[in-house]
Amino acid sequence: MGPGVTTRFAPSPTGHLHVGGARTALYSWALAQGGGRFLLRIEDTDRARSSESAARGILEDLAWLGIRWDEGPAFEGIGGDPRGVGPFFQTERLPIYDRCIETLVAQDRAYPAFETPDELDGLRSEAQRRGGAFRYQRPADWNRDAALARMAREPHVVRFRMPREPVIVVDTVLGEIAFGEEQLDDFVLRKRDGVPTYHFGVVVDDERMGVTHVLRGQEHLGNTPRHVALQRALGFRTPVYAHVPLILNADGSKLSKRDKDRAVREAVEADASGRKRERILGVEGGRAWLDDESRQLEPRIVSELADEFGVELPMIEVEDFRRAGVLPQVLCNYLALLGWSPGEKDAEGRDLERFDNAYLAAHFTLERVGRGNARFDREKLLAFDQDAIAKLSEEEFFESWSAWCARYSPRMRERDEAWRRRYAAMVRTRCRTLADAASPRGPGGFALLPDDALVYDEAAVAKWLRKGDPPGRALLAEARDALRGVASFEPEPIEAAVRKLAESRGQGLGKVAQPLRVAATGGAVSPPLGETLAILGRDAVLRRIDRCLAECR
RNA sequence: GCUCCCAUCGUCUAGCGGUCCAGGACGCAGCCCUCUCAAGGCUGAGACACGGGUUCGAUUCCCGUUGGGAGCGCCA
Repeated sequence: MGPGVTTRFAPSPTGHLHVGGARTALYSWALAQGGGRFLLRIEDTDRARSSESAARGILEDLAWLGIRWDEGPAFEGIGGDPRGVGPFFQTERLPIYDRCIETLVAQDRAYPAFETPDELDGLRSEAQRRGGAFRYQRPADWNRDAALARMAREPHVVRFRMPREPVIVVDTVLGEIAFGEEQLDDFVLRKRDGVPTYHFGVVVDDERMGVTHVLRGQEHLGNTPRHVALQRALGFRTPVYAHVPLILNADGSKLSKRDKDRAVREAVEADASGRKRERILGVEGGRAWLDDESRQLEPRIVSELADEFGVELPMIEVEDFRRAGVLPQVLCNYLALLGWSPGEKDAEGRDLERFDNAYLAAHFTLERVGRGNARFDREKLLAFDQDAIAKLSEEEFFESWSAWCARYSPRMRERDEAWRRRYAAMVRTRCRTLADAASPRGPGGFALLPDDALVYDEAAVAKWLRKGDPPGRALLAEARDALRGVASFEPEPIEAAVRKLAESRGQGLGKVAQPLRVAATGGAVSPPLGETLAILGRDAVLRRIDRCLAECR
């Protein structure tokens, strides 16, 4: 789109950025490219759950994804307030909201209400018992002057006097949606603590910040008529709305941060030995967590335990993907595809799917946003990531990988750089993620383990060392001598030596290579033999062969 | 329970009345290549939820059913 367009992303800082939010941010950003403005606002009106560190984390996540905001909190050269529409934290804008409230109350379009949260809870559960939804009823014995007098001295909320008329929401992706007056009640604008509710904050801020297009998840659709009614009461414009479909788990359930906690709980319950249960008791809040299914552990503790238990946590926050070593441009690409498609063919005549943020910025339109919810398919994401990694140059890969290691695998950085470069070159085309390139379970894991920590795969040993005529063991012993004599222990000469040995014995190359591979790596799978052995170095290879000959009989 | 949204291969999607015995991607299966793996090449299986309309003609439009999802807070 571009000129004249102002979009925004307005997360609440209660944790890391969720992938659904990341996608909304990405779309909003893309829509504003080409002359528009993308701004970032932090909706920290839930004072109990918001935190500054979470806000910072979100800025960091966005920056990592390559989503830069033109206006908003300053972060590493991103953001700022060129038009003076800030501040961008809602809790710093309280006087602005209060002025609007005053106007609304003066016009009797809003009024103070004095029910306590407990009273409302009671009414709500009663309504539920009767099988209906709770709807706030204006007090029957309403006296405006009395209420305003009470307002000055008693705790209260301010509610919006919802006009008794239906509201039609015009949505760019969903069309026109009518909401009857019976489903709209007098919602709260300002909470007891003096902070605006989400509804009030967005409406006021979007107006003051000049937002023209609001993109948000479909779960907000039902809120929109309230916002529209409020805009009318306040004399504001109504922005263009676009409610984008939700991102769901592979099983079709809502992608929720809770799922991580749940995964750990399932592991604990499935553990017959009771050892995991035992472990939980030693953790902060563990006892209560075990007793109460609705409780959640601290995210940090959940990650730690998952690591210990070998539980694979669902990936739902941007940070999860970063930790897993997914490239940011790939995550953006995949996320963009979940709910939007370019509708264009690539050079081979196939539907275009691989693109970068620059392409998205140039081609994104709301018209091509889908309407159905999408399930997150991590296999496809990882396939994209593997491709992207393979397309990186050796140098680019080394840079990305090194940066990843600095953050998530500092021990890898302790190794000599020349060795790391060689290792990176060896594993690159075999990695789905950057993490694979640092994992003992990854394609080069054999080189990360001490010689005596190798575990021999029984099936591989049986097939490649015991069987054959002559048996693999015998060829392995001969290969050992051949390798000892290789002048320069580099891939080419190593392979030449092995090939020569195989030929002289009238055997296929595999008959010698596989026993060597098993001896050097513990299994039947590894990068090409020359590289595999060269990275270990001659001494380690000979040691491993000796150990293998001794142990695998 | 009420309200709203949605519905093409297992998953993400293309398709905006005839171009569709429905195309692509991921995954899956087979073959080729090959010292194993990865990559690559080739091939294959695999979907318009169902029932009514509208129309000369429906995957495409309308209605209903079924299924899925979201919302119903002094959370956002």
